[in-house]
Amino acid sequence: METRMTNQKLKIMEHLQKVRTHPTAEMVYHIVSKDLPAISLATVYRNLNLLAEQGKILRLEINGEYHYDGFCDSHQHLVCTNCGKIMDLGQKEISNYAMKKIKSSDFELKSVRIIFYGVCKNCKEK
Amino acid sequence: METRMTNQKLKIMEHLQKVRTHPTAEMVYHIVSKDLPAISLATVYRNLNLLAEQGKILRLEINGEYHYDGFCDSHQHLVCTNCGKIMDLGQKEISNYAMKKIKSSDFELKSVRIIFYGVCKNCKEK
DNA sequence: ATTCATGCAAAGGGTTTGCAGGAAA
DNA sequence: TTTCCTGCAAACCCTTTGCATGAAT
Repeated sequence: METRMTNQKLKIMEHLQKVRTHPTAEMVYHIVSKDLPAISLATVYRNLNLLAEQGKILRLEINGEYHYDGFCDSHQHLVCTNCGKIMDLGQKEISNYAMKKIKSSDFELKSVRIIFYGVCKNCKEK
Repeated sequence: METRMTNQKLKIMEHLQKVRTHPTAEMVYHIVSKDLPAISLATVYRNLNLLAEQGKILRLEINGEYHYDGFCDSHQHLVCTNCGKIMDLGQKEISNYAMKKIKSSDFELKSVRIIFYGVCKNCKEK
């Protein structure tokens, strides 16, 4: 299930591995366009989906759109319900605990997604 | 933040409290239409959003669309990556553990959402 | 009587897809 | 050379919105 390497895919991958934000396809497109002015948004979408299927990046469903995350190690997300900001949380024990608890024979467990909702520091101060 | 009671809102609420599935707006519309043939999809959306804002139902983002859940007590979801089926999981300890672990002063924590991904029994057998 | 919710239809926004040309293997 | 990927534009789908009517308080 390996796919052909292209400049577009490479730049997209590199960008996601560089930042610790959780950009949408549009945001990735905007950034990668600086290096590859001719790239199209459709290509960005196709590559993001491809990479996600291959398990090389994560695709998160937050605030009604997809956000992509270049880091696949076990972590969680914090989402501000006021400004929409997404932050990382590195508490492996939480995910581990959850995964261990679910030992159902009826369900072949693959992964967990844990999202915390609340109000971020910035929004709280206002 | 109470809103006016209408027949439409009532039937939507009642339906969600009756089933343990996680219908989309479209599905709710389809069911509620049997009782209220004149109801519109827009009304269903408006009421579902209203109820979710008021904390009376949950709005889940799964498989690229919103699913609604009439049960707000602490629970988790299982999602089959093959057929898209959503199931409930009632392991309060998992959510409790997660919430307890996050005691950040920088973030005013409100809730957790925990989703397990994998392959359901039905899909596994094929 | 006033305010708010509804139905309808149209618009919106994010994501996917068909196709012909072009790049990777 | 063959296969796969790309760019472009159009299509898609879910969700939201504006407006005039009708229902709830």
